[in-house]
Amino acid sequence: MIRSDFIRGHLDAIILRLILEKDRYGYEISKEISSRTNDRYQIKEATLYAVFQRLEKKELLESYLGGISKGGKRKYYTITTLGKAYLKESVAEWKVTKNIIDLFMEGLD
Amino acid sequence: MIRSDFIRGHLDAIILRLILEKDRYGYEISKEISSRTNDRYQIKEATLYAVFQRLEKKELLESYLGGISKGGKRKYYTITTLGKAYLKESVAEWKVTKNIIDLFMEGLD
DNA sequence: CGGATTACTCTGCCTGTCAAAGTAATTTTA
DNA sequence: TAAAATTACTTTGACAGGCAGAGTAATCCG
Repeated sequence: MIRSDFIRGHLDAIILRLILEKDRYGYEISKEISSRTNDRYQIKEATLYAVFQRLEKKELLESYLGGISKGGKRKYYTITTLGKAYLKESVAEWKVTKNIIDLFMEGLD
Repeated sequence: MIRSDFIRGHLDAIILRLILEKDRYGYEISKEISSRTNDRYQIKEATLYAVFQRLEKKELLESYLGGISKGGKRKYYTITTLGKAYLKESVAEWKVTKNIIDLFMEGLD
């Protein structure tokens, strides 16, 4: 498990990206992150739902209630136009960030 | 200027890396970061001195008072053996983190 | 002398993450 | 069929890192 401070700041983009692929609900996203990272990172529930609240308030996401399959009622999220723009910007920022951090992390072997 | 949340978690390693190169004092590090990043990132003074306190408490750094050249007395920092080990570990973690975030940031063009 | 620059410190705030606990429904299992 | 496991979401309160802002001090330059 990597430290969450390393992911901090990128979580919004990660969630948005998964929802860009298709509408998703919280629990699904949580499992999806774990599986895609081979359990090297797991988002905590409290964190995930805090992200939803933040993104919905910023109008980057919208939600609707979906069916019940097993367990509680699912709340699905869909990305807005604003959310797509934000995600695009985040990806660009990530590239810059990577280069900056690499400046200091390289040449140490 | 990139968002500081993107650097969060990596700041300790960045500072340690600069001090690994040679003993340095706060103001110098601040300027060095700005110049190496072409002002794409500037550490805030309050942040920098908080990092020093944290790293010294963890015994990753040690300090000694140096001469006065211009302005206040300089406090130099030197990296400890523990600090070197921590830095090495941080670099390895950074590589993992990069791959994980890339998982979600790629394939969007 | 006085402003600009160098250099460090402290206080209090904001934000993001998380542990912990709770609610509720459905499926599995014994 | 009752209990246990799983799915699914919510809330509260705490903590840590980063930062604005203000302050202290010494030195250099005009």
